[in-house]
Amino acid sequence: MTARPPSEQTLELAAFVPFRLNRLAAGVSEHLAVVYQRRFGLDIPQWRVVATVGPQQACTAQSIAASTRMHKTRVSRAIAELEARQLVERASSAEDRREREIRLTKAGRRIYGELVPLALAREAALLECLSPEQLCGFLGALDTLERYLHLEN
Amino acid sequence: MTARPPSEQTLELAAFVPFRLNRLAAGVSEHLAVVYQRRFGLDIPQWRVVATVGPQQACTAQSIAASTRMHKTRVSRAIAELEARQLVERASSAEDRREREIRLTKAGRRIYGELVPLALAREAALLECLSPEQLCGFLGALDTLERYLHLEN
DNA sequence: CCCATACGGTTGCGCGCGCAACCATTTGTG
DNA sequence: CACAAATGGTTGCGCGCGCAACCGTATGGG
Repeated sequence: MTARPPSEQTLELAAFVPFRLNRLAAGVSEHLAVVYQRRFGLDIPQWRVVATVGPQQACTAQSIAASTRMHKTRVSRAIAELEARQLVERASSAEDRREREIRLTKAGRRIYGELVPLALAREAALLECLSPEQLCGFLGALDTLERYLHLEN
Repeated sequence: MTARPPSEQTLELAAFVPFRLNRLAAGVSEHLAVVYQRRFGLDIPQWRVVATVGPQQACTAQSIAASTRMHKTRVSRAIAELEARQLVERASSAEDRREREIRLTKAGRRIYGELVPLALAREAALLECLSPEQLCGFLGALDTLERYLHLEN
């Protein structure tokens, strides 16, 4: 009983939220890339690993995979690269010798210490252009959508 | 004159907006994939091409690239695939024979007619879980951030 | 105690993407 | 009018990713 047949419906990609989200996420990533890529030679997976290991004393590959929602192979390769550059080190866990405990090296901690403030500043600059109501609604919407899609870590 | 050295700052990836945006965009894409992928065998670039050509009578590869912000090679390959499946057709433009005018075939228009309502419904379902204030702030923030990052089509 | 199963992690492979180079055509300039 | 430069579009190549298969270790059931 709709007035118009479905074929008359149209879709403007530029107004379609899923598309806009993809584009925005790519834009924000690019906006952020200068701090970890151009400056420290890290790509996104490597930066995520460093950011995840950073606050902790040690963690395993799969705990990183779980909290970053990256595929375990992507995590594995990022760690291997970081180890080759001596930014992290791996040691077999004593209680479960399948696991390998991952820690930042001294050089890794130095990069982490430099990188985090820059990344946070870049995030803050981004959010500063929003009005308080926009910011509030935006962050709330992020929460709600993450729960709706079961993305919470 | 900060009280704490920068190395004490820490970063929780799960609370870091650029990361959350990437994750959310991926989640929304996956949530949407069922309608164009599983049902019609289109991937994202192909779906974007169809969605862009759909409302128009004809358009060129680079106008698609501009409005979708996809790389021109990605557009080129998506179109080639769609042509092989006879969902679009190409004809050399009369006034500029470098250009190729792209149109949906009858089959392409049929898929477009089926696909658009499903995609819009899926988008609506997603946004329905937001409160009115969240929705308003979210959409406003999208606008603002797009302008800030110069992403508007 | 043994063996099947599960689990942490790595690796070979195929695929899709972006870069750069390329072809064909058009436009601008002397 | 000719030729250089720019433009629309396609293609060869290298790279990073996910899938599936794999290795080594741990665990549970007979």
